[in-house]
Amino acid sequence: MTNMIQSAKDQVAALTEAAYERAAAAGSLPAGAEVRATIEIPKDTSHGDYASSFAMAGAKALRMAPRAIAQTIVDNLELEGSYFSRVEIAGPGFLNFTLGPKWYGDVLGAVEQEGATYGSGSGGAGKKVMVEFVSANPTGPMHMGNARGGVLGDTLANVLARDGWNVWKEFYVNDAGNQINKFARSIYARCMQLALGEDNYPFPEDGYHGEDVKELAQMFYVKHAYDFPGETSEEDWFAEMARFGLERNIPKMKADLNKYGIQYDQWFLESSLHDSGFVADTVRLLTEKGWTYEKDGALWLNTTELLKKKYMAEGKSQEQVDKLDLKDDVLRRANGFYTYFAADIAYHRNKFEERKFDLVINIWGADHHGHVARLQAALDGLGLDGSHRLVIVLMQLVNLLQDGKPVRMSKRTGKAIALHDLLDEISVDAARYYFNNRAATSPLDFDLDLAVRQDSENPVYYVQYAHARICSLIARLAEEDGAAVPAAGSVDAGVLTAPEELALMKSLAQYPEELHLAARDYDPSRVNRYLTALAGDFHRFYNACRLKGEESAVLSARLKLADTVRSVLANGLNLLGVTAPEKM
RNA sequence: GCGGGUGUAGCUCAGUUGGAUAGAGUGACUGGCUACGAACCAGUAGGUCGGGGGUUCGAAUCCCUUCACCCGUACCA
Repeated sequence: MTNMIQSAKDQVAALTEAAYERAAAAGSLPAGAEVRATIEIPKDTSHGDYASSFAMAGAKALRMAPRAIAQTIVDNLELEGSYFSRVEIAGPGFLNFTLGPKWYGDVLGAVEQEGATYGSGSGGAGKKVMVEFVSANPTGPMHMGNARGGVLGDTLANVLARDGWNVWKEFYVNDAGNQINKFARSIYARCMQLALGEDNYPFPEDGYHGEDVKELAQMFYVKHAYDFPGETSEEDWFAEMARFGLERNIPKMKADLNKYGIQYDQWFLESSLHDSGFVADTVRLLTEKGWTYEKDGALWLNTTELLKKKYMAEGKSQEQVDKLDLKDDVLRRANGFYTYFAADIAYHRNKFEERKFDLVINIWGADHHGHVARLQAALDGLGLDGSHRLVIVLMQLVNLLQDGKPVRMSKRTGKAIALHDLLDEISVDAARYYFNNRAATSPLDFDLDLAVRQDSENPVYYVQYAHARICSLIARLAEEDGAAVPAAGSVDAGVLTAPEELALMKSLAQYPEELHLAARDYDPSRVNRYLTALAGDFHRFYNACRLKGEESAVLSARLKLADTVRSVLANGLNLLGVTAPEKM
């Protein structure tokens, strides 16, 4: 749980504060002032490693010029035994601290000691979080958007677990409702076409046009060649066909995701909520609380009021709220069936109330964003505080490009590029890295022609190459020079003085901070950027500093440094579900 | 209309609680292996951070306003 960046920042704050107290006691600065200084890492290393804004931030309270305050602080600083070797005043009054060997040595020691768990944090404090992702309709193969969502959810789950959350991964199977009905009707229509000839039976306009449905129908038709359609009613065929299709599609989805490196803790069936009466019970509960009304034979949720309440609680003014174009939602249709929305409310009630999750994170396509606030508000109405405990990560859609032109994706027209087709073209490593390479809020262009190329275009190779290079380097030094990677305690970090070496060690120290931010912001793409930067720092070090033939203290320290980088690269790639090859 | 997302180098994107001269990859151009893996590195060029106003010591970042593109606004899921 060591975070050397935080340790250094804390120490800057403590040293500065102590210097101020000393100066105040000596009468060189007014006593009793509360100065809220920020401590940051300057972009330009000539400004030191950490900069405190104490002098500028305290100018008003201390009634002195920032530079004069800075000078007094410096005069009273005691760096002996600290992580820092030097402090300078610069610009408008920044206090620039420069790190010394003690800190660098501790970085190498921390990675050695924590190994595969290096970077762990306590942001989650052991609380239960569910990440629900992909949850694609089981009516057909998964497409590129699901591929992105899968990587995002799985990687986020890994990152959260590393930051101290107790993580549960779930796939919500929409095996009930209208889409399934459409699905069954589509299979039925294809079967009828097989029986009567394609032109003699109409295919429903809003049906699933894909080849996979034709294949299912073919299989079903062969199996029932002697009794289809027979005397059995359409409705009964629908039920049987839906079951037939789902029994084949769901295992296929599991297999595809498995190939992709994704395993869930649970596949939760929407139908179970209907069968157990939990949907009906949830709607009854909302009615009891006075949030529903009947109109045109349907039962409606007063979403308008719930949303207004939610927005006012979030600080919007009455005027702003009145301007919004809010609408109510149907929970139970006039035909007696519950809507998807009703089931979704019940499902989330189940997550919080039955299964006691502290936090629920759903990965949704951005086209569902209109649903976010209403679901949260409905949960608020049940007293479950959905506004704070349900987090929806909206993922912008994947634009599929071919020859630089967009390809329209739609499951109904059957033109989607399926996940399993994608994995026939590119490696799991490349796919997982590619889809996690951008924040969820950014649209992602997926160029088929580019992705298929297995050359260094893909940044995953840059990172993997660094790892392979280090493995090879260590093996070679062991074989030819009998040099083994030393323990951190026996390394003199003071001999590592090249800018490339210092930059590399600082990057290593940055890892726990990056993981924490990735977890805090639900943005696992940070890990990609970090690893790319770390690999770059290593490649620069490798070009600037030799190991072979150097005197033993230097060789030993550099070998340890390289091995430490190897460890962190493997650690990060593992979080991404990407392999860390020793050779490539 | 209303709501959400996005506007930063030719292209794809970073930019942390507001900090010092706005970064990286890629493309273009120029260099670097008889030395530990050249799937690598170094250098050059490329910017009114969509526009305008405001807040302050200081704004790509916060507030207001405006423009452009994408998405949503179902008794679909």
